[in-house]
Amino acid sequence: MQKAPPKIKDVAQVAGVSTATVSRALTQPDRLSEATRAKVFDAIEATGYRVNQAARNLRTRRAGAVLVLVPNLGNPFFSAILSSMNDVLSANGYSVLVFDSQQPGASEQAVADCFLNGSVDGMITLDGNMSTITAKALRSANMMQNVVFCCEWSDQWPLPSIRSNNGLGARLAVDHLVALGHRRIAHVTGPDCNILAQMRKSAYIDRCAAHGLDIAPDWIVQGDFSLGAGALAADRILAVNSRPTGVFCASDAMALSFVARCRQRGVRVPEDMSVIGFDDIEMAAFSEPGLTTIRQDRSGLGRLAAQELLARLRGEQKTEGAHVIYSPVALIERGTTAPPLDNSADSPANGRTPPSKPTEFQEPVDKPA
Amino acid sequence: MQKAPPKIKDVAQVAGVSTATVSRALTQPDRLSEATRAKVFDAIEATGYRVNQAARNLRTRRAGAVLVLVPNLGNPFFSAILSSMNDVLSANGYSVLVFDSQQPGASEQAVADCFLNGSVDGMITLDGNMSTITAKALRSANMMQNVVFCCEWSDQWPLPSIRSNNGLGARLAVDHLVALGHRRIAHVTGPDCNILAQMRKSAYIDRCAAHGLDIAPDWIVQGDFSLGAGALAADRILAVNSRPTGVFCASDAMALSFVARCRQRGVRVPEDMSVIGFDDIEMAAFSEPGLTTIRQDRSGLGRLAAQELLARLRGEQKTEGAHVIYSPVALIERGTTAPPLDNSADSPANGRTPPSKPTEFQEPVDKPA
DNA sequence: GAAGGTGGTGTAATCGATTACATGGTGATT
DNA sequence: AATCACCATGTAATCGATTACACCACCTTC
Repeated sequence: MQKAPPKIKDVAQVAGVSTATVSRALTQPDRLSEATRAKVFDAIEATGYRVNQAARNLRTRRAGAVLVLVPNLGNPFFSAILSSMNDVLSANGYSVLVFDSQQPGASEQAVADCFLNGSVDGMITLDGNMSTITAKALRSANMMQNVVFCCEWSDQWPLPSIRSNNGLGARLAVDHLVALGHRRIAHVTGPDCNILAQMRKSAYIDRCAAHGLDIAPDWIVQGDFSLGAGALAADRILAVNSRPTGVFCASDAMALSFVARCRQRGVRVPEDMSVIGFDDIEMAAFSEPGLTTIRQDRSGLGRLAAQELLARLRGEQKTEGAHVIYSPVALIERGTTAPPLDNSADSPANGRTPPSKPTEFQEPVDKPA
Repeated sequence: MQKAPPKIKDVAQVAGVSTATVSRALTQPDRLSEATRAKVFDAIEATGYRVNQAARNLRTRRAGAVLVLVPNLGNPFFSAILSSMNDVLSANGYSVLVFDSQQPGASEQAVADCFLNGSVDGMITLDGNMSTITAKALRSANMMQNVVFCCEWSDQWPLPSIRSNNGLGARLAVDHLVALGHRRIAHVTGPDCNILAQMRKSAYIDRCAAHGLDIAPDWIVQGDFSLGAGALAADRILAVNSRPTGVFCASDAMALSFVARCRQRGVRVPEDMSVIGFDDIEMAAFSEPGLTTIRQDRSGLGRLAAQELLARLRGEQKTEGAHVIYSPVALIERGTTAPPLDNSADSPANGRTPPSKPTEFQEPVDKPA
């Protein structure tokens, strides 16, 4: 036997006031006299009243929820980000709805429907490729201004974007290898269509050029950020004629499996091959040797994105259009990078370079050039 | 300039029918004549109508959303599970709301409120420790029957539980090491309060006893499933007087960092120390050497839990009370386990045992004994 | 002391769907 | 031909909150 949950009317009756007063006690307590307010709160306490969200949402035309769109929920890179977003959003009274943008089902339509049927107030997307069906829904629900990009982004949409400075990160990586004396540096990329992969790759190319280093075509291996791709890339790169002495991987997952495959094939890391990753996932610190990498502040990215969205939802969108916030990156030196053994043969002018100093978080820079 | 989104009334007008008919076309299409149905769907198409969820939820007293409670969202072990839950639930019209049960803020109350204010219809919890405040909310919202445990569980609550057979998993792990000839086997546990840690530890103890193996007190090291704990445990176990030759870690995260720390300290794996983990996270296959481990079918766990919850929400709760579904576990042999080098000294009766055959998924067994 | 302002509260309309009940039409049964 | 069952559809109440507007009491201000 279940008593029906108390409604606002019940509270009003107990408190001896009208429903309007109870509602005001909840939403704008300072508009009530102290005495009434106390009466109402006592009655709420006594009845165990909770506002019915559906009713409130219907009336206020809000949802109290935001959508987080993750490309491949199964990828642990996103978990720390999701976690900090969740902290910020739920602390501000928003529920977090999670969708996987690469799920095989009709997820695009599901996302679009969330906006069209009013079940979310806004969205943070970790996927830079916004589907046209989603964009259309956003436009027609007039919600385009309640979207922020996090990590990835698209220049096609003038939306706020929280991101790491990928150009700077790639530059730190290349510079680190160069400082160690490497002159043949390979790169394992992310997917071609991915903006992060593009940024990192082009910064790698630019930076090698800036150092006067040639890049053989087969030193650039297409990957997809995954563990499997790193192992495959190692196979490819170890088979190359003029083998590079260092490799910059566009993700830690690829870097870790690259290292594992090298060692499995008898190639020592870092002696025969230096490897540097990107992300600084937790595992990077606990592998053997520790993975040298570019740290992204994942929880910071999530927090900033959530805060930016909250500001927008509150209508404080001071900045119009694209608003880019950079989160710091830093070189984390661990054990997978060292001077190349054969660098004297290759670069007669350079003596062995001492390892560079630990690098702290860098100030954001707009263009890596 | 934004036209207001079309309502059911607009559709009714365009179709030349009543709002009731439109509503019926949406919710029980077979109760309408074919002609009317077609008219209505055309009108829906023409107007671009979408049902307003808040209104529907208010009227039907449903939320169309379920809560997934994750202990530590940042832990990648959960991501595959979350992903498959999401697949199943969103394919069935439910939104997935994610909460982190170990978040410092007042998350317990937030979870409770979700039920009390009707914003979710049910919950899947990956956290076996249900807070009393949550339980109270569930009871008073009459939602106790819409909860299912996944992975972890609590015997305190007679609720359905989808789980791996942890006892069997631990048994496979110990048996594997024994079959290789190990007689001094250590164990790195999860947190004391965690039901999975308890199951795995007690099965480890039982199984060692069944094989007639002694367990020195300092061979059991308290961990917490995390990478950091594995490294600390390695430090402890390598310092022990009569060093074990094999170790069973209650999670892959701990096993991987255990291996890394061993090698870092010059202890070879598997030659000097065999290590077996639990979970089979993706990284296990890509470390060097590959991690021998007990596979849990993570996406299966998520899928089954989601399906069980859906059945309950549809009112098909055939089974009353605790309903345990076991998901299969399997021994995955990779490179971190091998016969001990010194086993002849320790177990004169046993010759070197050949590696056991690969083990397929095991049939569920209720009690590991 | 009349006019006007202000702060606190109540009345009732409203958000947009679902659905109990009513109605009218059709065909089957007697 | 009258009765009944049943199907398709319409009318209007309803879900539980928020809030525009009205109202009253009291206080300034001229």
